[in-house]
Amino acid sequence: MSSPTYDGNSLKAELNQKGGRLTPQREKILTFFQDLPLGEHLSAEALHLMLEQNEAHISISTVYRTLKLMSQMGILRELDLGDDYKYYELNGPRPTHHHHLICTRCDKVIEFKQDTVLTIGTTITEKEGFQLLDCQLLIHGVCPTCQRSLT
Amino acid sequence: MSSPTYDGNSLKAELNQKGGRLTPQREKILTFFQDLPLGEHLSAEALHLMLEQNEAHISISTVYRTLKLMSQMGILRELDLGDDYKYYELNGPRPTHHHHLICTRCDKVIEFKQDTVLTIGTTITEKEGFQLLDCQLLIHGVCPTCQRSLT
DNA sequence: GAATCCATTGCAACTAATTGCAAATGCCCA
DNA sequence: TGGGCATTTGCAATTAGTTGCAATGGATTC
Repeated sequence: MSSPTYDGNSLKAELNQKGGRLTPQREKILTFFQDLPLGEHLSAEALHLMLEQNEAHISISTVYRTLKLMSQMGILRELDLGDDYKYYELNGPRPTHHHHLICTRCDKVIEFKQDTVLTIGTTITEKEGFQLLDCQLLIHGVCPTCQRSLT
Repeated sequence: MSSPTYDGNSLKAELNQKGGRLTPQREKILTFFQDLPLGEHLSAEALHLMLEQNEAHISISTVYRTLKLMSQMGILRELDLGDDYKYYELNGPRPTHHHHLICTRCDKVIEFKQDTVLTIGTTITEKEGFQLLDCQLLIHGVCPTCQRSLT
């Protein structure tokens, strides 16, 4: 399996391989993520709003469905960061691959890298015969500021 | 920090410490999780239904709020296992602490243990000055069965 | 043991996300 | 290059989960 490159052609190839179709909506959403600063994550609602502002009129249900689809394909990662929304970001290879530490009081998010995690993920998926799509370490805790304000 | 014991007294102590109250609803919900086989997880809706069957009438919003609260306290862990629901389970100490490998096609869940993960979590939280509540490695992939059915 | 205070409950209204279905359209093949 | 068909889209309706608010009732103090 070759490392994904996340350009439009790679998406097209992957979609076709799985019997999917490259629609303008999907192309626009992917391009949007590629133009985003590395590691930046977005909620479905926020993405929909930004697409509207860019004159790309895509219904909200298509946005939701596309984000789910691309997450299932391993192109995006779906993140549950503790607040009301789910967030999505490009699922980059090793150098950009990172994890999240979240304060359960104020929802502050700290990103960190830890290559060991991906190694563990690879070991487990190989052992179970899975094809690896994403591997995220999610740590919940109370940040220093919130600890202080709890007396 | 002493290791939590997850009995009613421990909850009471923790709630009082944080200005919370031990209500019959909270006590019943905690007891329910304690009586569950180790490692078994439950959705809010399923818990609500089972409580009803046990003659414990607790409104669904209280169930949701209690599960959130106990997750924020580190008594429960909140799991996003890929389907429509969030699941909750007792957040046990090392011997029972485990992680989840999920198939994004059929939502099959495989639990596995990996002590290294908790070590990494402890290191990161100490470095950032966080108080650790939960640490979960979430791996997404395609299971052998679903790989075969994709041609 | 009673009074007070403020966290919690239950209800109803709301928000985020999913789904069924008819219409539209990308892709394959001639 | 155009026809046929299965996939995808957008809409409307639905579901999971959250929140505001008035009423209730634990915990603390005396």
